[in-house]
Amino acid sequence: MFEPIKNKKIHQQVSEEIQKMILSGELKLGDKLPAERKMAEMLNVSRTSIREALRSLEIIGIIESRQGEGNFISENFDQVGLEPMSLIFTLKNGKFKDILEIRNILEIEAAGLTAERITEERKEILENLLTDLINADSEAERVAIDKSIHYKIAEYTNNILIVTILETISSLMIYFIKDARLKIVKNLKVDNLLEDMHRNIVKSIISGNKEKAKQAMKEHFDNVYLSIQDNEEFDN
Amino acid sequence: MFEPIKNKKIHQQVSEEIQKMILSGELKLGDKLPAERKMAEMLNVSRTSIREALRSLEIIGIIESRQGEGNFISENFDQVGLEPMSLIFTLKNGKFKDILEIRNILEIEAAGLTAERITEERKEILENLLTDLINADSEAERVAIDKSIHYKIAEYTNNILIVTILETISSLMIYFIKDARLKIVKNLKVDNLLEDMHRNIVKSIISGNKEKAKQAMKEHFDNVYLSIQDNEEFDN
DNA sequence: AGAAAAAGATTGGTATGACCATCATACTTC
DNA sequence: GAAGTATGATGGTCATACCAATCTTTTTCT
Repeated sequence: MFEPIKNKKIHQQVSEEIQKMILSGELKLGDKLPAERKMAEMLNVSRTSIREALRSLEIIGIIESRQGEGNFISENFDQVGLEPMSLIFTLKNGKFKDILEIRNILEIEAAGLTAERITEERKEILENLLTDLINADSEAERVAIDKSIHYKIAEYTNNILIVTILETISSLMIYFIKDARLKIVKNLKVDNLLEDMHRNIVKSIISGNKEKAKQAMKEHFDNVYLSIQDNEEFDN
Repeated sequence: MFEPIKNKKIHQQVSEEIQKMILSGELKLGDKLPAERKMAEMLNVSRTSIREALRSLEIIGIIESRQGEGNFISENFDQVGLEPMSLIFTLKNGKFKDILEIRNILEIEAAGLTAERITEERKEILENLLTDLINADSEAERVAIDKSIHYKIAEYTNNILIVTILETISSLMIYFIKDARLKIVKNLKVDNLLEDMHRNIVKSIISGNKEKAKQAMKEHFDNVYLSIQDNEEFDN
């Protein structure tokens, strides 16, 4: 049969060209790209097309444009993907429940994986965070530490996809419910549930017991779920 | 303290304006946006800025530009998010193992959720797919049906996030290992493992037994994992 | 000599205007 | 009525100009 005639737009081709250089390793984190005028000359296209390509790469977080300096490959991407996700989520009528559901799944599994792969050095870091949490004297602080603990657990799975996806989902949650984390932490403050639960999680991860770690994380989320059940704001 | 002075770029503001209209429901799937020249006039900015905003929304899959027709809110998004993911994955030195790991997690949980939520109508669809798989007489066909089954299971969780993320991850897998699915299917062809496993999965989902469904899916992936273990191509 | 200030060069950000390519529509023409 | 044709709308690309922020070099002052 005939092959479909390709009619790719210039800016798209330019974008792909840059992506290729990234995928091939030619461009690395933090690298500076050639100046726009230079690139336009090199690829023999207008600066307009170069810029349209850069814009598309910018919004997905791959590059950063700094006026007067240049275009750079981003160093920081933990929160990449939020923009598209939140829009798609809205357009497809996603429910808040969906966010919680997948977050629970991933956090529970992450706890299990981290328990299997934990190192001495990392055990110490987690324990320090736990101590900080117990000694925290403001809710803002507790929220920050709570977030750190969960982030570290995800990071210690050694699976970059889990980290990226969980970050995206967390951002998505915040996007839909402002200060969601703070509200949850407030509710759990009663009876020191927050501290107890996290002590449980950290201890079981440190013990290296996968199933115990998953169970502890599950219980934590069960509590979270109970604590927000009555809050109409989370209803969606 | 002083508030940070906002210095947002025009194209970014335009992009946000459009996003707002989407989030507020003013723009819906398939809707046509005003013409670029018209929007430029309305927002009192140059067409350049409008276009840069549109480009960024286009690459993340939110809108579609059709020359001679106009710009539209996309109808189809299942594969959205791949572009950014694959680049980030590469830049962060992600391993192929990471892809399999999170895919297994999500597919297994998806099977469980679907088992809980299955309806009569959907049972029939799954059973038909199973029959098709058994009667398929080419590997290309088997690959396609295999893919359909997994997609349907994800879809039937009723959780749009699970669908979107699994689609992204699957695409990511294909991106790194061309014809990954075909190679896996080929290996499983021996002893009719593919059919047996899928029969197991579908049957247990239809029975509504969550744990059985998860177990069946887990066994399937254990087999997949075994079948590719010796293949150096999947090493990283 | 050293620091501060000024000037110049580089680079991204925005605006215009022009022209091309594609598609939808209305209008002949037969 | 059907086919072909012109017209207009719309996105795609380009060239140029100028603004704004940053970096680099030079000058100036103490």
